[in-house]
Amino acid sequence: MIPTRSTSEIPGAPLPSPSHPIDAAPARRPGGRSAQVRRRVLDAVRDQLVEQGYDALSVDVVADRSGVHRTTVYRRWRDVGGLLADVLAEATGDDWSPPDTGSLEGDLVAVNREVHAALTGDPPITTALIAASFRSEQAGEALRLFWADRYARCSVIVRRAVERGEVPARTDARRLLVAATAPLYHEMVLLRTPAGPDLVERWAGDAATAARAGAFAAAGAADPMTDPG
Amino acid sequence: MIPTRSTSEIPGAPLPSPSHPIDAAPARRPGGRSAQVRRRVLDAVRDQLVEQGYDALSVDVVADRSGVHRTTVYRRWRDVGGLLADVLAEATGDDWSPPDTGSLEGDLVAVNREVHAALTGDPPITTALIAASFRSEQAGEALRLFWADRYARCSVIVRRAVERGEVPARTDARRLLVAATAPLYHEMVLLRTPAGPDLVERWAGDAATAARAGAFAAAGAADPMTDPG
DNA sequence: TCCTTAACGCGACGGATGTAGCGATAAGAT
DNA sequence: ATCTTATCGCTACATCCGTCGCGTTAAGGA
Repeated sequence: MIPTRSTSEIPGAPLPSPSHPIDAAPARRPGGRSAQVRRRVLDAVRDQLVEQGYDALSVDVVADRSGVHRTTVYRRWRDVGGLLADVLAEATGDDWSPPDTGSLEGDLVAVNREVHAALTGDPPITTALIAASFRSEQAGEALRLFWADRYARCSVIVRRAVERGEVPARTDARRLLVAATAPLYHEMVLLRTPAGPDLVERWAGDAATAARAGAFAAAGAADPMTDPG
Repeated sequence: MIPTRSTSEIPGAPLPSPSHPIDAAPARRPGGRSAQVRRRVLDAVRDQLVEQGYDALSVDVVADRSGVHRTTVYRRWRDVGGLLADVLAEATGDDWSPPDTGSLEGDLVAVNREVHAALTGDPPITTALIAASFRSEQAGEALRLFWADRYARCSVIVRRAVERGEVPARTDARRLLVAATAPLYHEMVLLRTPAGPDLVERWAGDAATAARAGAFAAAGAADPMTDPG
């Protein structure tokens, strides 16, 4: 779900708006040395995260690995959360698209499989980002945007299910998707229950059943009688 | 959901097992001065949390407030997470019991109202504990036990619903409860969507609808046809 | 080519965090 | 009352964290 590519690309990316001196400065120097610094630092963040994990991630370590000076990293990213936020911002703009298996339940299972993989992945990058989101405003906002984007892209799953007649026409896409995925996050991230892969299918199935019963119908049309199935 | 009483009670509580020297030492001095130190420290943690919030919580501040020396706090609780874990352990043993409104949906709404209140409460103690659970093994384990206890107590809600004939007999209590509450946690804690109080009733209603449709039936009996309603 | 200036490198600092060693105190047993 | 020892208080120390001020470098325009 969150790519971990460590390939050093050509710079060119815009600066992440330093945010402390909010002078609305138009970022006059987007290319060249600054971009090179950014690339080295973000690569160092990813590498460090992959090799040593979240606990070993600090501004100083990243500065050492990247060869960029401590103060520079502090100035541009403020803290670890800012670094992760920038890494995440890069990942948000990818070309991910939700699976298309031919059935609502199949799609939900596939999505949940990706969530499960992201949450059990080693090193635990996703968990690290969640943890960081509680400490850094920047990381929290970046993660919020990332998830909002993902759920928006997934709405096509529900649209297709409606077209197939699997669920009521007024089914709210976001509610259904949250119903399918939230329990997985809840169990694995907050409740920390030993979650076997069977949970993935169970919650997807429960959500599909609920949707067929008209549970997520918008407006006042929560009546299963309107179900065309 | 998590009491915040700051009343200085009589000591008597057992020591929180220092955990670093795991010599299986039988904690030979459970009463007296040590207990008094514990009481002063835990009260200081709660007071500090209520007055200044999580960001202003550190071992040094707690030590100052309580009048107990820095090193003593470090020795017995290791870090902030350990302190919060001990506070939480005290709260876990309370006499909370789930609401009984007379209907499944009413009970679920009432539970979700408590969750909502806990997550929006100021100061954000629950959020603080969640954040701490990512940093401290002790805090994480304490929170895990706390939630496991709460969900177990709530299973009576489903039992009553089954007896009333509201849901299939084989409905899995935990799955239903997680389906009702997880989306609320997900939206408010992870997704950070601006969550109005209407979400509370919506998710409870969706879960109730799903349960009536036989979504959470155990074993292979997930067929709505077996629904006695 | 020269000039302006944003961004970086550098050393130093003040404060917070966490640990070690050692003596003092009091709990609990005899 | 006396003894043993777990626990606490204290000082000192090492490290990490984040910031400040100033000199240097190089990007982009004239």
